Amino acid sequence: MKGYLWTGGLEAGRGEGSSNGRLAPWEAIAVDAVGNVIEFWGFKRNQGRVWALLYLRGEPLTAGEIERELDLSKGGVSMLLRDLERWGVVRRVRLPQDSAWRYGAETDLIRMVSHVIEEREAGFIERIRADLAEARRMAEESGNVPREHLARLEKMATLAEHVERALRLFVKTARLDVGGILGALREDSQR
Amino acid sequence: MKGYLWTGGLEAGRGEGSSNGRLAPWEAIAVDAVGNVIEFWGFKRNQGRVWALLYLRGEPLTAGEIERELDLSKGGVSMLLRDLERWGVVRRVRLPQDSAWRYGAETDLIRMVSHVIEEREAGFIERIRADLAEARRMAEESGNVPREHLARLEKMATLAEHVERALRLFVKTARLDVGGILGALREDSQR
DNA sequence: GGTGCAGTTCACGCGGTCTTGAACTATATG
DNA sequence: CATATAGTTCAAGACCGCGTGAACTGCACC
Repeated sequence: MKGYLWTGGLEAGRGEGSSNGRLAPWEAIAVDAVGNVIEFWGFKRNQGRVWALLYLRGEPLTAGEIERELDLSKGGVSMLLRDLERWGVVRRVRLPQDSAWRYGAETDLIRMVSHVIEEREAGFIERIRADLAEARRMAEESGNVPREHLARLEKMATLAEHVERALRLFVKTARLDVGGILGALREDSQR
Repeated sequence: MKGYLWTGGLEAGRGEGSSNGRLAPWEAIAVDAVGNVIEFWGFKRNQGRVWALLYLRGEPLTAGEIERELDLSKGGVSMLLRDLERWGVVRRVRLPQDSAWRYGAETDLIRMVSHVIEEREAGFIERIRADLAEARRMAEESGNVPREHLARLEKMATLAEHVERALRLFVKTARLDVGGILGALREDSQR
């Protein structure tokens, strides 16, 4: 099911699912490794795989190529690319001689991660806070809530705030921290 | 489905799913809020809910009580408690007069998060690294891989390392950072 | 030993997410 | 304008994880 597959050889059987591109075994491994990380971070595995492929190849590929290399469906590739593009980690380019779009990897993966994490976080932690505030309001209004219970509720809210702060900080430092490497990633895409 | 429910009133209908404990509405909200965060962080929603309930109540509850308050199944509660206990965020105590175990909230939720994140991370990033190393080895062995491709692969590995480092750092600082609040959380459970 | 309750384990079902595949739109080419 | 190819959208289905509920274990008390 994975898509690890043979290294050389021509098409073995012509069963429909099988004939994929010629992803080298080492590419398959690297691509999947990235897929795993990315999935771990709450994205779709295949978003990571697509990006990794584009990055490793260095040059822009067409949707069709991606489809074959990673053995994904047309529709799937379309959606994945749209996501990646929206997040700014993949750029769509039109080669003059070619009639189809091509997609190239942008190097700041971090942008994607921080971007989306921030976003999710914003909408999310915000809601949590609202909920906790609401709970507090209700508890206070209802009157018959023991004081220490209330106190604990408040502390919970405080905790949430601190965690939030820590998270923001993390995203920020991570961005800076990794900034250097990004430079490294980038430098040869130009050469 | 959620479990928000009525505030007063006796049992409305005796339909099987319905009769739960008397979770106050504000408790329900707070509990769910925690559940959401925790879920967001990659744990199970109900793990967060259980912990929150125990924390808010201040005193240890029995599994049966938890079951009723949060409207969960016996088996579910058992498993959830086991997880929480293993992570050190819930403590099992036996009151002398009581025949059943009771479960109390430990205040360092952070311990749970950092602990488990570290753990997951350890097993996880470790594997990623291994995979990338493997890919690199294969690529080098196979010989016919363009040099820049190899270079990109290496940079990817570097990136992974840095991200890993950033994560570790985050966990560490978060722990310190929140340490203060933990003190706050703790202080009244003693009084 | 028997009864009853607390707690554990696990196969199954439900719900949600991701992917597929086909219908559809858009764009180029003869 | 007809045809082919690239790209998008979406309903249906595959897949996966969680919680349930029932069978089971363990323990206490009679």
